[in-house]
Amino acid sequence: MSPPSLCPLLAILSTRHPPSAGRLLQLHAHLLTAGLMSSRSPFPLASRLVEALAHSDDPRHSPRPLLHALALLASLPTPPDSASPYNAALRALSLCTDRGLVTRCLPLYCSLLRSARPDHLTFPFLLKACARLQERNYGNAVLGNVLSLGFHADVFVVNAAMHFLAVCSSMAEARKLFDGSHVRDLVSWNTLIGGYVRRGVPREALEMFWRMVGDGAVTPDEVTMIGVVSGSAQLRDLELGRRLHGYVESHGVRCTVRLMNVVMDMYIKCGDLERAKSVFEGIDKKTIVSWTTMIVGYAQFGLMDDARKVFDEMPERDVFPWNALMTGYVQCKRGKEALRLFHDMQEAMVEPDDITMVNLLSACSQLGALEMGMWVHHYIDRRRVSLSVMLGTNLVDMYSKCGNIEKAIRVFKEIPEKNALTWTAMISGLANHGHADVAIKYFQRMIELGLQPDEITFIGVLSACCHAGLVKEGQEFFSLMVSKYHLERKMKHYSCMVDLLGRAGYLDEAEHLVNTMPMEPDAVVWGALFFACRMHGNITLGEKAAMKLVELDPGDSGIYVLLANMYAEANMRKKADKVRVMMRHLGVEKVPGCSCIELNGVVHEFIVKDKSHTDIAAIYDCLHEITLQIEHTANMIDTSMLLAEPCKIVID
DNA sequence: TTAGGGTTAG
Repeated sequence: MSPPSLCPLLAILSTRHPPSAGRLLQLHAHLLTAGLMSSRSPFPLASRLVEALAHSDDPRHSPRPLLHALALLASLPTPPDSASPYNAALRALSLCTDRGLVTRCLPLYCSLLRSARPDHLTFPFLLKACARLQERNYGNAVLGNVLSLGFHADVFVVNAAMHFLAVCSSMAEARKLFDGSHVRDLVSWNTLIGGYVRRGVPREALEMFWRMVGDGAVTPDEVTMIGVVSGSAQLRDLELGRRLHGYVESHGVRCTVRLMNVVMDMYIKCGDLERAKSVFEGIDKKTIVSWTTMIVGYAQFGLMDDARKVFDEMPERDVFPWNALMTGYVQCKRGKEALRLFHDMQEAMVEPDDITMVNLLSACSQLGALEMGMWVHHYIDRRRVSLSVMLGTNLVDMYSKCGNIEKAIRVFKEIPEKNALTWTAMISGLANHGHADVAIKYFQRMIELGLQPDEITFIGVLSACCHAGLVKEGQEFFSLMVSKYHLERKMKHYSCMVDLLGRAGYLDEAEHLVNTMPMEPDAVVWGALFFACRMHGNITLGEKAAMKLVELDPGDSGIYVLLANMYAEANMRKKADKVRVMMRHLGVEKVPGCSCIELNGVVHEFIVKDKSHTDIAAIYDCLHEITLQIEHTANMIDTSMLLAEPCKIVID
């Protein structure tokens, strides 16, 4: 076939309106049969076929034509001497959601360098891929090529380079490029503003925005506004967020769904649910993101019934709204509903992801649902080669909270890359199981490894000291967290210390701490002090603590009961009776105690004197039997055993 | 051809 006769075919293979992938594959098969793909002469045809295939379908949804294009490109007897087919493939690969496909950009660029010269289209695609893959070294080498080939004045290349630096290197590097560049457009500003927001430095982003507005060379568009409105949400600055929303409306910025979703998210984060709702209602064509954002909004305000209603009204759902609703249930401590939602999710054939698993494990921890937690563990094991640090941490926490500390330790040791959160979960687990010495050793090991403890790590360490009565060590940690680790002491740290000092009988020191702490003590702090007073028979201080507790929550029956018990223990019958009369007089009712147990994956709840369970007779028979056995065992037990460690745990 | 939104552990 002579070159002129190829023209009609070349015209068909347009990248703007390519034929369907099926037709292109058919055409390729015909050309192969006709022997037109083996010689050097039809090279433009092969190149155009690659380009058309790479443009034919959206590679995020159907990567097959792209894979075919790559195979075709690799099979050509003589590689193309033009960058175009490579660019087409790089463009499509850089769009893919599958990381494995994006990675293929790197060897493809090497092939390009062997046979052709990169052009102004090559670098934006390639740098985008490097940014997505976090390929810092490779990207830096590419930037070297940009300079040596003289593309540093191309605004598309410079913007892509800025984006790469913002993602993989530092904002300082990206900013240096921006400041030193003679070619700037709207995308340059947006790249920088978006970079600052992504890096969590919204103030810099806003400074750039006001400079951009003042500069006047470019006009902010919806992408700019997405950046700055997200920035105001990060700052939790409602006034600023409203001002930016006002700017959008007064300056005719296109109110795209994406922008409106961000505006909603800003109002939610800044605590204005009503405005978020009104923005949501104003969106014409709501996307799954709009619906999900509204679910998150209601959930954050604890309005789970409204969140559920939005979820039920959604016309279509992906994994995000399922996870958002499940997160809401978990955060509102409604673990049972989170588990129920997971069953619905399975029935709806929605593939759960890591976040679903994280939520499930948190729900299991709340409910003490060990069997379900183990099922989740098996599920994770089946689907993964290695355990991610986030899931691993959650598993450690779940096993600890569901009572199996040995298993928690085994999982901890299996996590290939542990972070400070993983160590904290392990330390807290050990502390709560009474293994104070081991918890402290784990803390020391964590520090040796160079990990930075935070406020929650210290809650774990202090509660370890508290459980073991290690007053001196506890005081040292309490002081160290400020002097060495520059952490702020929160309410929980003070309640731990009051508990530690009080239990050990240092009531004066505990009271002094309560009186001098920098925030108003909460019920947990006063409760710890009250408990210590009752334990050590300090009625005067106990009364003071109890009064504070009543002040903080007059409707809580628990404290009246405990106060009456304290008087009774101190043989102060009259005062005990007075408290009970006061309870009746004030109309305080004792809230019935509730406990739950998981059996064959079903969580059963029991309330005091509740007889509604179908197997209640058998349950009470069993309970009676257990009580008898405990009494019998208690009479037989050697008290020295109580002092022994329940199980021996060592660090490797 | 470059920039941009929703779920995430202790």
